[in-house]
Amino acid sequence: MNIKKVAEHANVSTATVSRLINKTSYISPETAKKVWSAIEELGYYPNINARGLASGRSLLLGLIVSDLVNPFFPELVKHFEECAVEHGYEVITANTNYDPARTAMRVRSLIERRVDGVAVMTSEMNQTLVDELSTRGIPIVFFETGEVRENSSNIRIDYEQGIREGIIHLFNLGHRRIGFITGPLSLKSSQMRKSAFLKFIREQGIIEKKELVTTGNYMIDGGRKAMSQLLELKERPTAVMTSNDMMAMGALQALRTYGLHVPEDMSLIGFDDISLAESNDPPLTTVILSRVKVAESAFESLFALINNASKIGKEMWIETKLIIRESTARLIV
Amino acid sequence: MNIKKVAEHANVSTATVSRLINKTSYISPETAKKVWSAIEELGYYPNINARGLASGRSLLLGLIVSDLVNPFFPELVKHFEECAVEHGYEVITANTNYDPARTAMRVRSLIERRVDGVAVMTSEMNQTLVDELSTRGIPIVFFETGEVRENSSNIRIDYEQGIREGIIHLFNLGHRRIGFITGPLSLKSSQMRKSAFLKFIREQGIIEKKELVTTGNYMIDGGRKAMSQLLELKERPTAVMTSNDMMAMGALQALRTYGLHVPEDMSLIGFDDISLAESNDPPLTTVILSRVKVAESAFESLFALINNASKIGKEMWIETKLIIRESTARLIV
DNA sequence: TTGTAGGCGTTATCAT
DNA sequence: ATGATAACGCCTACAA
Repeated sequence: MNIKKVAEHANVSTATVSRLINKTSYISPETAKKVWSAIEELGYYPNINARGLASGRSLLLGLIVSDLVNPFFPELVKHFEECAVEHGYEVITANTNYDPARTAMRVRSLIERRVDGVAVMTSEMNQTLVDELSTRGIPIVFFETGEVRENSSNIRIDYEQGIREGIIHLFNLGHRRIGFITGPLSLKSSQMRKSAFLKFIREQGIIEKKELVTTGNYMIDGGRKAMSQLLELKERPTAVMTSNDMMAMGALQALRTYGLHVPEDMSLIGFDDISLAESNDPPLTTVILSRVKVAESAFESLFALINNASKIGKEMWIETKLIIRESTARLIV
Repeated sequence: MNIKKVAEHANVSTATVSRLINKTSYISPETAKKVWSAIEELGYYPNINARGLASGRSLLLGLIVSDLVNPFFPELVKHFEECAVEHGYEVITANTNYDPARTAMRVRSLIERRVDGVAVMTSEMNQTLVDELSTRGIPIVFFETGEVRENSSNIRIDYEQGIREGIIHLFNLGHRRIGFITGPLSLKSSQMRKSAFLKFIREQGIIEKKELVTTGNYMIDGGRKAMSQLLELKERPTAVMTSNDMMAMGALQALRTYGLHVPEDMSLIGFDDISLAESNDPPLTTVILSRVKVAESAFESLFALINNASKIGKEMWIETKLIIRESTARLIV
């Protein structure tokens, strides 16, 4: 079944059918009707790949993520797909498993598919790969790790805002010994959260104590270990912020092991606001980093790069903000 | 950049280039070398969509899931993609959000992309949609909800095995009042788990008590509510099995609220073995339903349907089995 | 072993 | 308002 058969069936040319489907020029009501019913009768579905060949746009987008199983990503993928579909695009998700070789392979596939743009939501992209895309004029949007230039946009997270709110919240509750659990310090995002923490601790006039900042791995077990470490301190913190919710959940486990209750014995603030945060016990006070907004920004910037005359990318900031639930409480002295 | 330019650059015909790339016939070492270096120099990446047009196979697979954010799916998607990529396929994931209209739309898109096969890991597929695919000879593999026939395979889960093991495990630990939290009974998968539970309870000579079977929603809050209900019973169960791990996590919350400890005061068994089960506190005894195997079976059956002479599908059974961690213990009398 | 050329299903440019 | 037809990039008989 193809456009030609439809055309024959309706006694028109393929051009007419094409024009009708794509609303690319006026078609008289009578012929339109003829053609539509031919399409209906024959169960004709246009071949998008062929269309892409002819038109030069595949209506395909690549989405590169490092680990779909990390709760941060599914929501991102979901919303990115939603935006894409809404605008007639289809998305091919590439999971890199943090593996540069695999990443290279997947990027190559995306190029071979002639994707119209790619969202790089991972940091395993070396410059060579980026160049492969750039050379071919394929628009890219990065998450944190990119730069703004031709065919390249970048999404930035305003970590400071949410972390500042968190610290002020704790401060107002009377906490002065505040611990922090970072992510792997090899990641830029970990570093940024950590510096934000230190910055606002100082802003509140709290003296920074090295031992109160400990390192995790963005996973539950890392949070558990890091919190255990903090609990072994001679002077325990009375509140702890973590770099992501998964580690906060792990921290909670460590606290339970020590027979401590949240928020009575210790206040705890997460980061990300993954869906588990709300249904956690206790519901986690955390910093919202909206994946919906990240996904929307990513799509929209690609869409702009693809369709606008201006090929110059832009920088987009995503706000973060504190959401107070039940894992934080006034310090009892 | 296209095959023609490569051909010119290497002083050969496009046919030779094509044959070399696709290893579709012997090429003399000298020409091969010439062509490869031309490809290298020009940075040529074949256009897979054009290839699909010519060859009739898009090397594209559709994967339909109902909710990416449900922890069951990301792993499935991840492994399905892995299998696919390994065999030269690319996958388009379609998230239906449990919405039939959206499902219809996405299926249509997949057809327009001329996917070579589609894995339907959701139950929002009405017969019309299935027919649209069948009519076009597109192979399908279903998860639980399909039938075996031409171009259609089906994956079945052997719920009984794991649930039986769970019950025997509890029985051997001395438990006789065993509760069960089902999923929404509108879902076939919920019903099957429930009947398996009842069947093996009886097998152990335990008399079925209606009030010990309660209904949840496959989500954390549903597990919490269902467990609360069980805890309000005059005669509480001493052990509870849930239809999935998320509800087990919710159940755990309810137990904490009631000041009860797992496994000391109550044994708890989940289902699925999502990654959170292991890092749960306490690590959850649960029934493994391997998403890796589901993904592999789904891909392999599609691959077979696509490439084998026989177009007749098959039924594949996925085993389930108990994994004992720390949420179950001997009943203390 | 390699080349020629028609065809895959559309779109888009000229015509009419 | 519609039709003819040349691309689009590749594959694959058929020839040589």
